[in-house]
Amino acid sequence: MPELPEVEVTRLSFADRIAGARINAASLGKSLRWPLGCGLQKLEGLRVLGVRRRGKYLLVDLSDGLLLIHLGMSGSVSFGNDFPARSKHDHFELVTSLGTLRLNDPRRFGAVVFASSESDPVAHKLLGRLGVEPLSEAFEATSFHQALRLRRTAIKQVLLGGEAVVGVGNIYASEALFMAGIRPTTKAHRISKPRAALLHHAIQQVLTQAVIKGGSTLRDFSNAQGEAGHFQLDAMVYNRAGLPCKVCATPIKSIRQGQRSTFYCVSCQKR
DNA sequence: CACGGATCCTGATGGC
DNA sequence: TGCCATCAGGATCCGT
Repeated sequence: MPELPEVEVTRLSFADRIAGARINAASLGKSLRWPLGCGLQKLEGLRVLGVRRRGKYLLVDLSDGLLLIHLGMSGSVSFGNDFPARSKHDHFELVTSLGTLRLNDPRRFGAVVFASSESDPVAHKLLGRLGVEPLSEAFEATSFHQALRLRRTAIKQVLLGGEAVVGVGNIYASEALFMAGIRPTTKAHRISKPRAALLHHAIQQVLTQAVIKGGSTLRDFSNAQGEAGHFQLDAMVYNRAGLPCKVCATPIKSIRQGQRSTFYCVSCQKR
């Protein structure tokens, strides 16, 4: 599920509510992608200072250290007071003075990792290679074009790679390429500067719109208050194979790139 | 060393 | 109803 918009929507839905909380207890369910990296008792008594986001990671700042939370393919965070009993896919729980935070993740591709600081080798391993934040000032059309010139693979793959820009996953890569009129199979280094600028703008627009719409809920995404997103209803190409293009009515085409589905319009995206 | 592919895991879905 | 194959929002690791 979670690309940048879903992670940001999650953050917005609980960051203010958890800030200042005291951690009373922490517990784990089944193993996630990586071990927590500290004892559960280490977390007890710490305060939650706030929640930031880097790429698709949530960074939960604590009075000593921080937690890096990744939602993988199927993860979602919930935070509140009146909760049902833990379900079998709740694999991490923090009971705090202001509510209980849970990570539910059926496929367990997600992770919760403790780091003593952002310069901790553990944090650096996960965050160190991430590219520029697409919704920050640092994401700039000229340098984005320069980054694309270094890559000889299909532009869709480069967007998913997270080195030229972070946070764009399978849904929003297809959507941004449609908005920019660029075919997903085009080699990244062959994209001209003006067309890179179009794509740069499209990425910002698509991600911003998706955050406003509460993210995309295809199956199981919900924010920390349990609310679903609605961007999937606005999708121009994603998951619309065979359906008419919303612009020109040509049937949307579906292909596979690197084991992932890609959707595009052969008429609106010619190169 | 840039790239493509296999891989981790569970659940939903569709064909037979 | 069951069995099997395929697919799903991610990202790392490994071989070429």
